[in-house]
Amino acid sequence: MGRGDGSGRLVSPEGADDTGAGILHVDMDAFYASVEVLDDPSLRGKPLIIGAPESRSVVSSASYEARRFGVRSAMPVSQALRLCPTALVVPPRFPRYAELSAEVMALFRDITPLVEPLSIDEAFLDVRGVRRLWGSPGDVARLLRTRVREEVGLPCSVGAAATKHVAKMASTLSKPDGLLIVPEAATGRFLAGRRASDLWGVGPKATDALGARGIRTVADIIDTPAAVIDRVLGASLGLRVRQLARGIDPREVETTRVEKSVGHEETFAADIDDPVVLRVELRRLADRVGARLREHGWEAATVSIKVRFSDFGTVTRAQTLPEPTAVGQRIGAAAIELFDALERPLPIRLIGVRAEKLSASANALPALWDDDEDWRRVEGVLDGAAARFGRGSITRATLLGGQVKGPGKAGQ
DNA sequence: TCTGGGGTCCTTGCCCCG
DNA sequence: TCTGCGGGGCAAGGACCC
Repeated sequence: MGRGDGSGRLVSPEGADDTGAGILHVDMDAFYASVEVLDDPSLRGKPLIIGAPESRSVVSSASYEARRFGVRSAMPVSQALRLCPTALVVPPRFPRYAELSAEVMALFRDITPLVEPLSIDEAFLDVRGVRRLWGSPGDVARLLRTRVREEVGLPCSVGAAATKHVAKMASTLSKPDGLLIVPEAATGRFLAGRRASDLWGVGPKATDALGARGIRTVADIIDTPAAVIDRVLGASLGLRVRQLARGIDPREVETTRVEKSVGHEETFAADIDDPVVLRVELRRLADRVGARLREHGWEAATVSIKVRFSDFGTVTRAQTLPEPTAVGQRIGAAAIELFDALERPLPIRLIGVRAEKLSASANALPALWDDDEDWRRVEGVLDGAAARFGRGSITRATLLGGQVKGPGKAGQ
């Protein structure tokens, strides 16, 4: 989600050269705020802050009217309200955002099958193969913006370029509600004028480290010996940044993505040091993680916890399990073991549980349901089936006793 | 001023093993 | 048997992204 206020916006004129710009990056404008305006038109034109009303929450999204006051995503809501006291704070409705995101992604897939969702509100599209159907990349980009606005009712910005990285930079510059096309031959010129911090992977720390050596623009990166960049950023990031600065980005649009971990964490309204309360919280988070794993038919080999103390110091601890699991109770037990072994000098402000090293569940049924209510529901369904088909009652014991084999993948 | 929650990736250090 | 060394696996922390 873009964090700028739209000043310095760059857009391409109608009929601009789009030669070789077959990768599109589509980014919804102030997505959560735009959805709230869509559902409640009386909010249009007002400064909106999407964020929980709790004291410790941060801004998830802000309308452009609020951004003009300096409000940015990830800023504490309290600070945002000092900058823009007239702003309306709207609690986020994530299921609604997910619903509209699915609509937008389906629309993209109607244009090309080569869609890579990057987050809830943005995606890469490879439109090199749809020229005969929809026209050149510029035509496709314009069509797409029109359709998103007319069929979903939301504004979006599009960058078109020869690579994912440049397309993403272009969409950011075109915000809000714009289209910026960077033809392949203009890539070098386009990049040279950008700041080093505009490059993917160059965050505040890397920007400071580069700035301390006088490296502030993409052109500076190109002019600096590779060894210097690598010393500042490390070999891996250094190589990536040097390539991106030269417009080299061989990444294709990937339509499939493999998740590597799932987790949940929670910041408390007030710091907590009661271990009993914290263990209950860990179990609750572990149950949610287990449910997510089972939903997708996954198991995790490693459980990790994250603890943030009142001074914001954060530690993580991880444990590899004897065998992979999707059972909330086992994840919870491992999390509590890690928690109990942890030295805790201060009250705790945040606690989190994460399941890592995921694989497809090989052991579906016993791993599927770990609370009695789920089992009663399953037994009820199976009993109904047995009554209809004339077989004996099937119980949890029958299932766990191996008389009914798991299908090999949870959720089937 | 006071810092969410969901993730990924990289670096570093340690331990084990051959 | 001891030591040195390199590689792999794992854990922890941090930077970054949306």
